[in-house]
Amino acid sequence: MTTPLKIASWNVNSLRVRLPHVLRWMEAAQPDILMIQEVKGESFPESEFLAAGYKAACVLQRSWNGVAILAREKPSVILDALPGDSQDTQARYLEADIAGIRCINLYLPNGNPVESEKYPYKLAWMARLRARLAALRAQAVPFLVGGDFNVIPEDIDCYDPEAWGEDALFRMDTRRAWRSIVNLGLSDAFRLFHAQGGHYTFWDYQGRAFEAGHGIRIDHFLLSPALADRALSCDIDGEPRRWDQPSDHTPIVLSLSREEL
DNA sequence: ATGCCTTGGTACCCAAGA
Repeated sequence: MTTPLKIASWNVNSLRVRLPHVLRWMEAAQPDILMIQEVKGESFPESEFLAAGYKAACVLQRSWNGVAILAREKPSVILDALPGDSQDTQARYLEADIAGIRCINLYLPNGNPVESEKYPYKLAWMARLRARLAALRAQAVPFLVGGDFNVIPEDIDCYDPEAWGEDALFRMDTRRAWRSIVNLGLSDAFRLFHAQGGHYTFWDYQGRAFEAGHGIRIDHFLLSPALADRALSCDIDGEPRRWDQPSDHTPIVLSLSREEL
Protein backbone atom coordinates (compact mmCIF):
# COMPACT_ATOMS: atom_id res chain seq x y z
CA MET A 1 0.00 0.00 0.00
CA THR A 2 1.61 3.23 -1.12
CA THR A 3 1.04 6.48 0.73
CA PRO A 4 -2.04 8.45 -0.38
CA LEU A 5 -1.87 11.51 -2.56
CA LYS A 6 -2.48 14.49 -0.26
CA ILE A 7 -4.07 17.56 -1.81
CA ALA A 8 -4.97 20.71 0.11
CA SER A 9 -6.68 24.03 -0.52
CA TRP A 10 -6.31 27.23 1.51
CA ASN A 11 -7.42 30.82 1.03
CA VAL A 12 -4.41 32.57 2.57
CA ASN A 13 -5.72 36.19 2.35
CA SER A 14 -2.44 37.77 1.14
CA LEU A 15 0.53 35.50 0.49
CA ARG A 16 2.91 38.35 1.35
CA VAL A 17 1.54 38.44 4.90
CA ARG A 18 0.86 34.71 5.23
CA LEU A 19 3.98 33.15 3.67
CA PRO A 20 5.44 32.12 7.06
CA HIS A 21 2.15 30.39 7.91
CA VAL A 22 2.00 28.65 4.55
CA LEU A 23 5.57 27.35 4.82
CA ARG A 24 5.03 26.27 8.42
CA TRP A 25 1.86 24.40 7.50
CA MET A 26 3.44 22.72 4.45
CA GLU A 27 6.41 21.60 6.51
CA ALA A 28 4.11 19.93 9.04
CA ALA A 29 1.38 18.62 6.72
CA GLN A 30 3.60 17.62 3.77
CA PRO A 31 0.92 17.92 1.06
CA ASP A 32 1.75 16.68 -2.43
CA ILE A 33 -0.32 19.50 -3.89
CA LEU A 34 -1.43 22.78 -2.30
CA MET A 35 -3.87 25.15 -3.97
CA ILE A 36 -3.92 28.67 -2.56
CA GLN A 37 -6.28 31.58 -3.19
CA GLU A 38 -6.18 35.32 -2.60
CA VAL A 39 -2.47 35.66 -3.23
CA LYS A 40 -3.11 39.43 -3.57
CA GLY A 41 -0.37 41.07 -5.62
CA GLU A 42 1.85 40.55 -8.62
CA SER A 43 4.94 39.19 -6.88
CA PHE A 44 5.27 35.49 -6.08
CA PRO A 45 7.84 33.91 -3.69
CA GLU A 46 8.83 31.12 -6.07
CA SER A 47 12.31 30.64 -4.59
CA GLU A 48 10.99 30.20 -1.05
CA PHE A 49 8.68 27.43 -2.25
CA LEU A 50 11.46 25.83 -4.31
CA ALA A 51 13.60 25.74 -1.18
CA ALA A 52 10.74 23.91 0.54
CA GLY A 53 10.60 21.40 -2.31
CA TYR A 54 7.62 22.71 -4.28
CA LYS A 55 7.29 23.92 -7.86
CA ALA A 56 4.64 26.51 -8.63
CA ALA A 57 2.17 27.66 -11.23
CA CYS A 58 0.27 30.86 -10.62
CA VAL A 59 -2.01 33.49 -12.10
CA LEU A 60 -1.61 36.86 -10.43
CA GLN A 61 -3.26 40.26 -10.36
CA ARG A 62 -2.44 43.60 -8.77
CA SER A 63 -4.05 44.08 -5.34
CA TRP A 64 -6.75 41.44 -5.50
CA ASN A 65 -7.48 37.79 -6.22
CA GLY A 66 -4.64 35.56 -7.47
CA VAL A 67 -4.43 31.75 -7.31
CA ALA A 68 -1.47 29.37 -7.30
CA ILE A 69 -0.78 25.64 -7.29
CA LEU A 70 2.27 24.26 -5.47
CA ALA A 71 3.30 20.69 -6.15
CA ARG A 72 6.21 18.30 -5.83
CA GLU A 73 6.25 18.01 -9.62
CA LYS A 74 5.92 21.04 -11.87
CA PRO A 75 2.23 21.65 -12.69
CA SER A 76 1.53 21.43 -16.41
CA VAL A 77 -0.79 24.39 -17.01
CA ILE A 78 -3.81 23.72 -19.22
CA LEU A 79 -5.75 26.98 -18.66
CA ASP A 80 -4.94 30.17 -16.72
CA ALA A 81 -8.42 31.64 -17.02
CA LEU A 82 -11.98 30.34 -16.95
CA PRO A 83 -13.30 30.16 -20.55
CA GLY A 84 -16.46 31.93 -21.61
CA ASP A 85 -15.76 35.66 -21.18
CA SER A 86 -12.75 37.21 -22.90
CA GLN A 87 -13.44 40.51 -21.06
CA ASP A 88 -12.94 38.90 -17.63
CA THR A 89 -9.40 39.68 -16.43
CA GLN A 90 -9.78 38.66 -12.78
CA ALA A 91 -7.16 36.11 -11.63
CA ARG A 92 -9.46 33.43 -10.23
CA TYR A 93 -8.88 30.20 -12.17
CA LEU A 94 -5.96 27.86 -12.82
CA GLU A 95 -6.21 24.41 -14.41
CA ALA A 96 -3.20 22.09 -14.53
CA ASP A 97 -2.23 18.43 -14.85
CA ILE A 98 -0.34 16.99 -11.87
CA ALA A 99 0.34 13.31 -11.15
CA GLY A 100 -2.04 12.31 -13.93
CA ILE A 101 -4.91 14.33 -12.44
CA ARG A 102 -6.55 17.43 -13.85
CA CYS A 103 -6.40 19.89 -10.94
CA ILE A 104 -8.52 23.04 -10.98
CA ASN A 105 -7.88 25.78 -8.43
CA LEU A 106 -10.50 28.50 -8.18
CA TYR A 107 -11.41 31.59 -6.22
CA LEU A 108 -15.09 31.97 -7.01
CA PRO A 109 -16.45 35.55 -6.83
CA ASN A 110 -18.00 36.61 -3.54
CA GLY A 111 -20.97 38.33 -5.16
CA ASN A 112 -21.91 40.78 -2.41
CA PRO A 113 -23.76 43.06 -2.37
CA VAL A 114 -26.40 41.15 -4.31
CA GLU A 115 -28.00 44.28 -5.77
CA SER A 116 -24.67 45.31 -7.33
CA GLU A 117 -23.12 44.08 -10.59
CA LYS A 118 -21.02 41.70 -8.49
CA TYR A 119 -23.84 39.22 -8.02
CA PRO A 120 -24.69 38.68 -11.70
CA TYR A 121 -20.92 38.34 -12.28
CA LYS A 122 -20.84 35.56 -9.68
CA LEU A 123 -23.78 33.71 -11.25
CA ALA A 124 -22.32 34.11 -14.75
CA TRP A 125 -18.96 32.83 -13.45
CA MET A 126 -20.70 29.76 -11.99
CA ALA A 127 -22.48 29.13 -15.31
CA ARG A 128 -19.11 29.34 -17.12
CA LEU A 129 -17.60 26.94 -14.56
CA ARG A 130 -20.45 24.51 -15.12
CA ALA A 131 -19.87 24.65 -18.87
CA ARG A 132 -16.14 23.98 -18.44
CA LEU A 133 -16.70 21.05 -16.08
CA ALA A 134 -19.43 19.64 -18.34
CA ALA A 135 -16.89 19.62 -21.19
CA LEU A 136 -14.36 17.75 -19.03
CA ARG A 137 -17.06 15.26 -18.04
CA ALA A 138 -17.99 14.76 -21.71
CA GLN A 139 -14.32 14.08 -22.50
CA ALA A 140 -14.11 11.70 -19.50
CA VAL A 141 -11.16 13.65 -18.05
CA PRO A 142 -10.73 12.72 -14.34
CA PHE A 143 -10.60 16.01 -12.44
CA LEU A 144 -10.83 17.66 -9.06
CA VAL A 145 -11.86 21.23 -8.31
CA GLY A 146 -10.53 22.81 -5.14
CA GLY A 147 -10.69 26.28 -3.76
CA ASP A 148 -12.71 29.03 -2.17
CA PHE A 149 -16.14 28.60 -3.77
CA ASN A 150 -17.80 31.34 -1.70
CA VAL A 151 -20.84 29.03 -1.53
CA ILE A 152 -22.50 27.71 1.64
CA PRO A 153 -24.13 24.56 0.22
CA GLU A 154 -26.71 23.86 2.94
CA ASP A 155 -28.15 25.06 6.25
CA ILE A 156 -25.85 22.72 8.19
CA ASP A 157 -22.83 24.45 6.65
CA CYS A 158 -23.30 27.71 8.54
CA TYR A 159 -23.71 28.70 12.15
CA ASP A 160 -26.85 30.76 11.63
CA PRO A 161 -28.73 30.00 8.37
CA GLU A 162 -31.28 32.74 8.98
CA ALA A 163 -28.57 35.36 9.34
CA TRP A 164 -27.09 34.29 5.99
CA GLY A 165 -30.49 34.01 4.25
CA GLU A 166 -30.13 36.51 1.38
CA ASP A 167 -26.35 36.79 1.40
CA ALA A 168 -24.64 36.13 -1.95
CA LEU A 169 -22.91 33.09 -0.43
CA PHE A 170 -26.16 31.41 0.56
CA ARG A 171 -29.27 32.76 -1.20
CA MET A 172 -31.25 30.29 -3.27
CA ASP A 173 -29.93 31.32 -6.70
CA THR A 174 -26.38 30.64 -5.46
CA ARG A 175 -27.25 27.24 -4.02
CA ARG A 176 -29.17 26.38 -7.19
CA ALA A 177 -26.09 27.19 -9.27
CA TRP A 178 -23.95 25.08 -6.91
CA ARG A 179 -26.34 22.14 -7.28
CA SER A 180 -26.32 22.44 -11.05
CA ILE A 181 -22.53 21.98 -10.91
CA VAL A 182 -22.64 19.09 -8.43
CA ASN A 183 -25.36 17.47 -10.55
CA LEU A 184 -22.90 17.01 -13.39
CA GLY A 185 -22.04 13.93 -11.34
CA LEU A 186 -19.52 15.44 -8.93
CA SER A 187 -18.99 14.68 -5.26
CA ASP A 188 -18.53 17.22 -2.47
CA ALA A 189 -15.49 15.42 -1.01
CA PHE A 190 -16.07 16.58 2.56
CA ARG A 191 -19.61 15.15 2.50
CA LEU A 192 -18.33 11.72 1.45
CA PHE A 193 -16.93 11.38 4.97
CA HIS A 194 -18.85 13.76 7.25
CA ALA A 195 -22.64 13.88 7.54
CA GLN A 196 -23.00 16.26 10.45
CA GLY A 197 -23.05 20.05 10.40
CA GLY A 198 -20.91 22.49 12.30
CA HIS A 199 -17.72 22.00 10.28
CA TYR A 200 -16.41 25.29 8.93
CA THR A 201 -13.51 26.61 6.84
CA PHE A 202 -14.04 30.35 7.37
CA TRP A 203 -14.62 32.54 10.40
CA ASP A 204 -14.94 36.32 10.16
CA TYR A 205 -12.20 38.42 11.75
CA GLN A 206 -14.84 40.53 13.44
CA GLY A 207 -16.68 39.85 16.67
CA ARG A 208 -14.50 36.98 17.89
CA ALA A 209 -16.31 34.72 15.41
CA PHE A 210 -13.74 31.93 15.61
CA GLU A 211 -13.80 31.73 19.40
CA ALA A 212 -17.60 31.76 19.26
CA GLY A 213 -17.76 29.00 16.63
CA HIS A 214 -19.55 31.30 14.17
CA GLY A 215 -18.23 29.92 10.90
CA ILE A 216 -19.25 28.82 7.44
CA ARG A 217 -18.12 25.99 5.13
CA ILE A 218 -17.22 27.63 1.81
CA ASP A 219 -13.90 26.00 0.82
CA HIS A 220 -14.52 22.74 -1.02
CA PHE A 221 -13.22 19.92 -3.17
CA LEU A 222 -15.45 18.60 -5.95
CA LEU A 223 -14.46 15.26 -7.47
CA SER A 224 -15.32 13.66 -10.79
CA PRO A 225 -16.57 10.06 -10.41
CA ALA A 226 -13.24 8.31 -11.03
CA LEU A 227 -11.57 10.44 -8.35
CA ALA A 228 -14.48 10.10 -5.92
CA ASP A 229 -13.87 6.36 -6.14
CA ARG A 230 -10.27 6.99 -5.05
CA ALA A 231 -11.12 9.32 -2.12
CA LEU A 232 -9.80 8.12 1.25
CA SER A 233 -10.48 11.11 3.49
CA CYS A 234 -11.34 14.79 3.49
CA ASP A 235 -10.88 16.94 6.58
CA ILE A 236 -10.67 20.54 7.67
CA ASP A 237 -7.50 21.48 9.57
CA GLY A 238 -8.59 24.23 11.96
CA GLU A 239 -5.17 24.64 13.53
CA PRO A 240 -3.77 27.53 11.40
CA ARG A 241 -6.85 29.64 12.24
CA ARG A 242 -5.55 29.69 15.85
CA TRP A 243 -2.11 31.06 14.92
CA ASP A 244 -1.12 34.69 15.38
CA GLN A 245 -2.21 36.97 12.52
CA PRO A 246 -4.12 34.18 10.77
CA SER A 247 -5.96 34.01 7.48
CA ASP A 248 -9.72 34.09 7.99
CA HIS A 249 -9.82 30.70 6.19
CA THR A 250 -8.24 27.41 7.22
CA PRO A 251 -7.01 24.51 5.02
CA ILE A 252 -9.16 21.65 3.72
CA VAL A 253 -7.21 18.45 3.05
CA LEU A 254 -8.12 15.63 0.64
CA SER A 255 -6.44 12.22 0.45
CA LEU A 256 -6.70 10.06 -2.68
CA SER A 257 -5.51 6.56 -3.35
CA ARG A 258 -2.70 6.55 -5.89
CA GLU A 259 -4.17 3.38 -7.36
CA GLU A 260 -6.30 3.66 -10.47
CA LEU A 261 -9.45 1.62 -10.01
C1' DA B 1 -26.35 47.65 11.90
C1' DT B 2 -21.91 46.10 5.83
C1' DG B 3 -20.41 47.54 11.26
C1' DC B 4 -16.92 46.95 16.08
C1' DC B 5 -11.31 43.16 11.50
C1' DT B 6 -7.74 42.70 7.87
C1' DT B 7 -5.50 43.71 3.61
C1' DG B 8 -3.71 46.62 -0.38
C1' DG B 9 -3.15 51.07 -2.37
C1' DT B 10 -2.97 55.52 -1.84
C1' DA B 11 -2.34 58.99 0.90
C1' DC B 12 -3.66 59.71 6.28
C1' DC B 13 -9.19 57.42 4.10
C1' DC B 14 -11.23 54.02 0.85
C1' DA B 15 -12.43 49.55 -1.50
C1' DA B 16 -13.04 44.73 -0.87
C1' DG B 17 -13.72 40.77 1.53
C1' DA B 18 -17.64 37.11 3.46
